[in-house]
Amino acid sequence: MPELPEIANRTREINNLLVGKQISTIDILQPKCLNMDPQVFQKSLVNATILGARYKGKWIFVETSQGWLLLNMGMGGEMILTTPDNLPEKHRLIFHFSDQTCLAVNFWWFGYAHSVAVNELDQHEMSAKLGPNALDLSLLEFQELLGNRKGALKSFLLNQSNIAGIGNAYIHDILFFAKLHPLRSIPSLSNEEISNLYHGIQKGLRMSLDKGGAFYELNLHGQKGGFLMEDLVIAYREDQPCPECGTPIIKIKTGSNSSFICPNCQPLI
DNA sequence: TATCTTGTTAATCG
DNA sequence: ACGATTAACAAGAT
Repeated sequence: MPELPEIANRTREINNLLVGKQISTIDILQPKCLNMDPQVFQKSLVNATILGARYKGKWIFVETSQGWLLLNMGMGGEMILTTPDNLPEKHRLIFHFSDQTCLAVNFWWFGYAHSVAVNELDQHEMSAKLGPNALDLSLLEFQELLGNRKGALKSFLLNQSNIAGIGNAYIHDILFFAKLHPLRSIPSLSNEEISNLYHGIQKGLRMSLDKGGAFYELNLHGQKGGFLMEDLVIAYREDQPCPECGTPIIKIKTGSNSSFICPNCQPLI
């Protein structure tokens, strides 16, 4: 569940479906996603009761009676609430609950499940340095965030220590909504462009947030998100006409990743 | 076989 | 100190 819309939905589902459940055992099929020895991980969370969840950027913070379980789904994956006799084929971790249900966690590629003691959350470096949630900023705060920054716009937005929750799937449409090229330098942005970008972030993330996240991710019931391929405006639509001007959408390299842009609506300079 | 990818860190260079 | 670039890491699809 890579980006903020999916993470926010999964967090809400955890609050609705998992609160009150007690972890009885944990199966660890992929020890490398942990931040400690598997036995220590198990000991830290077995018998814990789930109290609630919140998120920051792409990290889900599950609060338990014995400390925090921090989840980052990396480049994609599922968390399915099911039973041990009905497990999905692929899974890396299984949290078994005392009510005979279980949460099966799968990472398509990389992902993290970290155990952090109650009072040591600020010592978890990967989450402690995250910037503010992309949807929790005011326009003024966003303007201040961009204040003295240099460099390219896209890499700034993808850097989670600046602003948390935007990834390389939603950013294509976000930048299109704002009519900004991904390689625009931050100091070159006018106040109006910064305002357009702020509203582009809100629009780009909220559309999917309100629909339960992207179609390529599953919720805790194993159902796909309601934000569909056709809801994407220009992302992954190479060679198709721009909905604003008809110019064919192009795919370009931006550093180590790719960007889909309308070369007419999002000029560089 | 080679390349791509919804993430993040570390290393390196300027 | 900061920004840009690349490689690396548990995979799977094309």
